[in-house]
Parts: sequence; C-alpha cells; structure tokens
Amino acid sequence: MLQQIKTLCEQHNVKVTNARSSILEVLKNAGAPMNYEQIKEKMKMPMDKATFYRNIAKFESLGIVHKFESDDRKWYFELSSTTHAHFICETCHQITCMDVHLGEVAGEVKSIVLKGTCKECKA
Amino acid sequence: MLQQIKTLCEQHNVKVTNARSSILEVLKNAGAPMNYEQIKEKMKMPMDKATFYRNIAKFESLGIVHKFESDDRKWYFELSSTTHAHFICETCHQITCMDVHLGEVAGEVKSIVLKGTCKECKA
DNA sequence: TATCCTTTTGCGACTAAGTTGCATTAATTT
DNA sequence: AAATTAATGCAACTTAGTCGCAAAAGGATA
Repeated sequence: MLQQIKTLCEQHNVKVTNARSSILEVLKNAGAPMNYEQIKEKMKMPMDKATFYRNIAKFESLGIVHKFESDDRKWYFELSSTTHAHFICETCHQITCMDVHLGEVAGEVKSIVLKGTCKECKA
Repeated sequence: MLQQIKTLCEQHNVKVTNARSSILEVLKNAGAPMNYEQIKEKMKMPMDKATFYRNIAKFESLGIVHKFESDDRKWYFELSSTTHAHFICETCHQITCMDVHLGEVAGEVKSIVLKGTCKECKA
C-alpha cells in the first residue's frame, strides 16, 4: 500500500483497512472520475458494493473524495483536489476535467458539471 | 390552454395533446427547475409517469425542454432558454438559476450545474 | 359513417444504482 | 480473555426511470 494513502487516512482519523486503501489506490491512479463498476474492475480484491458505498460516503464526508452524477444515473468519484469542472459529452459520455473561472457565485462551490457535446462528437 | 404553448408545439411539429400542454403549462409557470413529482403535483389532470417521461423525452430531443440531475438522483426539467447555470445547495437542496461566464470550453455546452453550499446554509 | 393506419396513453412488469438491516468478523480497550 | 466498538458481506429492499403491450384517440381516405 502506498504510504501516501496511509497518511491521507491518518490525517482524517480513518482506520486504514484493505477495502479503504484499495479504493483510494484506484482513485489515486485514475486519470478521470470513475464510477463504482469501473473502480471495482480496477481493484485487485473483491469488494461488496455496500462496503464500497459506505466507505465512499465516509471519504466524502471527510472531504477526501468528491462525487457527482453523470448523465447515466451513476455516481462518479475522484480524489478531492482544487475545484475544477467536468465536461460530460452527452454523445460519447466521455468525462473530461477542465478549468473554468466563474464570476461571482452565490455560495461555496464544490463541484461544477458542464454537459453538452464535445468537439469530437460535434465534428 | 395557453396559445403560447400551442404555438410552441406547432413550431416543433408536435401534436398538441392534453398531456403535453399540461406538462408545458406547469413548466411555463415554474420559477425554478422541477422534477417529476413536483410537476405532477401542479398538474390538474392525472398522468401516468410513462406518459410524462415519454413526452419529456420528446420535448428534450426537440430542444423545448432541458434536463439535468440534482444530487437526489432525480431529474429536473425546465423550459429551454439561454444557457444558464444552476446552483444546487447540498444542504437545503434548493436550486437557483444563475449566470456564469466560462472561458474557453471544449465543446458545445448545454447545461451547467454547480453544487456546494448556498449563502444561507453557509451562514 | 365505416375502415384503415398512426400516434398517444395507461397499466403493469421490469431494471439497476444505490441503501439498509443484520449477523459475522476484525480490531481496540480494559 | 472478555467486552466494546467498528468494518465487512450478504441479501433484501427502495425507487426513479424504462419498456412491452394492448387499448384509446386522432387523422386520412373513400
């Protein structure tokens, strides 16, 4: 297990279990947000979905992980980092991360999701 | 039925039925995006959810109506207008419309959803 | 008006992501 | 070692949205 992940858990007072480090490791290596199925596929160990979602919920409440819904009725997860936007193409369903800067906003923004048609699908 | 709605359907070559005008009328009077349950409540006539979703899907494909997902796993609908953003408060679940201007974006944007904590809940 | 054809609607069964209850196991404390 | 607490796995459940199909509505033709 990566020391980095162990530290991450310890910083947030979460016990480091196999399930937890396994989830975090996959997210650490992910290039884009992933849903449950995708994460499960990448994991070396089998894991019940209840365990998965419960741990994800914990990570979320601690601010370690961040989630949003795509247009397929599935949650997508990623390690928290600086607030950035996700562009979801409604045609090819690809999710890409991007920077946007908003003007004035009515509150504290935690996630930004843009939907539409990406350049490739538009062409 | 409002003449405005009849015209809207005719412009898009959609037959005007009771179900359709009923849905559009509610959306016309809505101050914010609404989900199926909320729309159903506001409708004077009973309507099967299959009928509702099928008509909404048609409206969507014609660009009359626009939908997005909130954080409650429900779809919210509104009449199409200029592309604007929705701020969803994860605490009070209120949805507010707002203008943002993005910089350069990788494609054609159809919806923008921001999630976070609104000013009231933050306070 | 009767016949044919297409579209819309309603019902009920279905789908599937995510949740919950509960018993089991693992870890921690005393 | 016993007792308490937390994490896990299983199975049953929830529920927004979908789908198949038959009935009803509407339009066109004659």
